[in-house]
Amino acid sequence: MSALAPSDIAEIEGQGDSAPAIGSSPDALSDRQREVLDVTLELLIENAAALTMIAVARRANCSKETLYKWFGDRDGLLAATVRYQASKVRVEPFEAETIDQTKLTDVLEGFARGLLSILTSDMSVALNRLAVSQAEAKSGAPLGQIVLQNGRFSTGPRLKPAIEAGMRAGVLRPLDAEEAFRDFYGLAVRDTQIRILLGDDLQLSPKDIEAEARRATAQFFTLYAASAA
Amino acid sequence: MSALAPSDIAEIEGQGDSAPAIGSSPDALSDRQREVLDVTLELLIENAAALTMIAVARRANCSKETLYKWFGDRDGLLAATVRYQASKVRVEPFEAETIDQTKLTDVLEGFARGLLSILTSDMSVALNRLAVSQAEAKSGAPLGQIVLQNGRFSTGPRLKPAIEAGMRAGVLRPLDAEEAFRDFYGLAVRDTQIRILLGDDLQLSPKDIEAEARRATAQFFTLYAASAA
DNA sequence: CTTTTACCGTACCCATCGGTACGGTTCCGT
DNA sequence: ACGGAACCGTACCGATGGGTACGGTAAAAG
Repeated sequence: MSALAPSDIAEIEGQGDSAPAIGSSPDALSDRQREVLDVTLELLIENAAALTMIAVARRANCSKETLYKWFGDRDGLLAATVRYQASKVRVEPFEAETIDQTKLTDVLEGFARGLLSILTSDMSVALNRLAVSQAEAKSGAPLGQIVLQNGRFSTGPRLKPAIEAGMRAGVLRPLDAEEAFRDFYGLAVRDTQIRILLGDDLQLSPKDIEAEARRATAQFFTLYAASAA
Repeated sequence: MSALAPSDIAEIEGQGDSAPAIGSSPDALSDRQREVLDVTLELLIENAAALTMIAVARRANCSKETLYKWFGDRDGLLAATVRYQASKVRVEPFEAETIDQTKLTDVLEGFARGLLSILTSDMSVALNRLAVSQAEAKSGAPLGQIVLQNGRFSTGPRLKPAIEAGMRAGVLRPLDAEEAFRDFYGLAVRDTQIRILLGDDLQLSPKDIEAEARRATAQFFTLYAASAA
């Protein structure tokens, strides 16, 4: 079975035992496999430099051979780990319904809060460091895209409908939702994420995050509130 | 030759013998040493994963032994490289003098332009990737701090005097210069840097950068212009 | 009961790379 | 001219870690 294509986990799934053969689902991980990926995340957060195949195997009480069988190679394990973590953070999109100034404020503040909470978490920092350091390699699986999906693109589409609803409701002036979203991102995150990634010991308490979220939201309204009213 | 007049940190530790005095801060680079560091930067930009001691030695036509003698170990070489590049980007601080709306606009736009140009450059991306990936290691030389110094702290202190001058001149409303600076940073950079670091193929033409700088500056004035009078 | 399958644990192979040693060469001071 | 310092090039060493092979075991399949 050594003929498998490394770093392409899609087809390895075929040989899974207990994993139900769900054809359409992109990932079909067994409980045991999820267990391994949790261990990988654990090690990654503890010390990414010590994240070696043997280390994963030891802590997960599995063999390296199984690791290679399931995930192809090291990059495959990493990609599966990142994707697995991303799959755990799925959120439901925003439902338009009634929107007004107060409601939109709540949505924006909640979004900024969630974003800052995620980006400052150990998990996010570890995953982003990993993805950044592997971003230039020509590996077939761009971890960076997955991380972006998780940290930005998965939250962006959730927020943009709210912005557009606010615009239609006359709360916000006409705008480009994508640009407005990026502005809000900048107002909320500023240099926080890059500083943390670079090792700056900048930590935000929940109270700080709350304050940042409020400030960013207020500033966003200053930029984009319907001027007429 | 011409030693660039490093008046700041000029004391040389005499002639270090065979003993590799690690750490310290022997910042007195010979031309040859600078040559080696330029090669290191070159390799770093080309392919950070292939940045090995032997690769540096080969392209620089020097011996590994010399590398170790000069820089102690691999981390020493990396730290020296990052510090060397940072030293090349020194800029003169802002001189207050007369300030008005137009002048401040120019300063802000110029700052945003420079910031975006740097952060999207191959050099900055390579150095930031390196620093991020090493940020968690307990290495004595935190590359991240040096990179931050270069990308933010060295430009921040340059901008803050201008902001404060604008505030005193009544162009801007009273504000906290540090917070205002971080806001401006967020407005200018938004998610651009992290997306590039994560491998997103987002490239800004000079025209794009110019537009981004104008937009960020206009937004900054919207947030911080002296309201009425 | 036997066979198969999946898996664990361990040993093993091999390439790479950090770091060191050494011989040879150039250059500088004396 | 002589000696030494600095340095180049190469060879070498040891550790690490990705990837493979194999024997043993438990449980399901037949």
